[in-house]
Amino acid sequence: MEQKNNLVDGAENKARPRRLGKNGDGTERHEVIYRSISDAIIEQQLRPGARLREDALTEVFNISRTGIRKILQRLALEQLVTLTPRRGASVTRPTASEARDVFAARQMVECGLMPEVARRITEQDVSELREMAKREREALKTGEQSTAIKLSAAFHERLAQLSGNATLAAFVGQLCSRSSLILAVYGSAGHLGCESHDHDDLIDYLAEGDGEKARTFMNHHLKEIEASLSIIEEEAVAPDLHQIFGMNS
Amino acid sequence: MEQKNNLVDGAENKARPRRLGKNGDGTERHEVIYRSISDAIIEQQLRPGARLREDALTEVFNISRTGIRKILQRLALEQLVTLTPRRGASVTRPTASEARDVFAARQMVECGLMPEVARRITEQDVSELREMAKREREALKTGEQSTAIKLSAAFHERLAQLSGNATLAAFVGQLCSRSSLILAVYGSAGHLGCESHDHDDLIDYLAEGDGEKARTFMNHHLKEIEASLSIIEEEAVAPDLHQIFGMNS
DNA sequence: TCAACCATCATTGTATACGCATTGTAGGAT
DNA sequence: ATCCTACAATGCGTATACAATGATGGTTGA
Repeated sequence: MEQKNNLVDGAENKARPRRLGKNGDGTERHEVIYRSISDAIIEQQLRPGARLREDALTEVFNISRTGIRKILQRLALEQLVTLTPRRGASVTRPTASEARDVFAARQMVECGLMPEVARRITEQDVSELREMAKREREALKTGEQSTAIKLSAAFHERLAQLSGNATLAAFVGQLCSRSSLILAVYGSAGHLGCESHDHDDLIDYLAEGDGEKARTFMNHHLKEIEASLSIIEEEAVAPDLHQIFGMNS
Repeated sequence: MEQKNNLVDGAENKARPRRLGKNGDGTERHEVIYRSISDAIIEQQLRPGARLREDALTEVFNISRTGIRKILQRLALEQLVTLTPRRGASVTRPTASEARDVFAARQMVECGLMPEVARRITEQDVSELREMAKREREALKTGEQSTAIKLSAAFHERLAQLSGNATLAAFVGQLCSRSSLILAVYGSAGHLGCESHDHDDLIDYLAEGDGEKARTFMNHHLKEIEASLSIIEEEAVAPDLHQIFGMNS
């Protein structure tokens, strides 16, 4: 967190008397900050359980608490951060059942989308996807784990967007973001999400227009990812005393 | 809406000079207000396009603008209200493509959930669902259209919850809420969402544990609803000038 | 020496004040 | 008479101030 603080302070110290330009870029500024935090979570620079104090974010991004709270609420609704009533915000630590739910949902939606994607995909889309897969492979090779995770999620989301159904695509995007958190909690160290060649194979099937093959491949793909995790209820934080000692509160 | 206003006023008028009791019930109060607005939208007491001025809501619910804005943001993320940058909040008017997306999503998710629901459903669940269906039929019979719409959405959401997948259930809940808006915009006057006996038939299949029959029935059920709509792009509000006249800004 | 209680601190929840943008209206000029 | 311009009002965006609560550490009494 410190390096960000320094970085931003250095960039922002150059005269900003007070009350910057209102709305002119306000919305975009919020969007940028939202993406910064969101990316940091997805890239696992902010691990699950990390506290996000409003004051700290305020001075890091040079914005008022009002704006930060707005952003944190959005992140909370997307289940990337957890807002506990008097304790502030922290990066969500998905429970085991949440993890299973997320992967079951991805199974249903992403697989179900493949036929439509195969039907609608264009040459241009194919080359774009290949480019994304290539960048992801490179990131994996050079050991940029954070980048690889983000690119993998982006690949799956882009795939869903090609179905033309914006609602389902947005839902898949959320599921992919949450998957990054799940990988951070339940994944083994060396092995991260998608195998490097899997995405390329999937693109081949889609380019051939074989929706059914793509669907079954996506099914195996997601099953493999989930199988590589050890989704066990590890009560590390907040040991749920009420649950352990049966005495109801 | 008036009775709600009186209710809240009546509860709060009892001596609270200013700055009411802070958090004691703050979160719950927000939840109550959120449900009030959400229900009013789902029941179509607030039609698509209706403006939701922050000041008005402030005095109706006797809460500060901060709280209202928080609630409006949540509703916006759930796509029930639209927040235009300087113009405030209004009830979302779904576009035709959004309507198609929502029903395609419901088709995929709700149908896909049926087998699991059939597997997990208990006697108690069955009787609860029958009770809900009965209340819905009664509301339809007595002409309480608003109530019937809300109960129908609640039925579909409860059904999804029985799958045990909280993530997908929440998603279905959002889709059902948005469906109410879609019915309001694209539905014909006399004919509202679900046929009265459809839900009862569906419960029968689930009680028998026949997930496949339930799935195909849900498929037909949703197809019928969508077919009863006239989803045509009627550009009434906000004609997207940039899109019409190609000149970029 | 240990435990319990009190005080202070840290951090969030809520409300309000201030400024700007947009819109509607009125007045004047052509 | 019509059109353009300027001003006023309405309403939202942002920041900040204040209140409350949970936490932590210190002090005192047994």
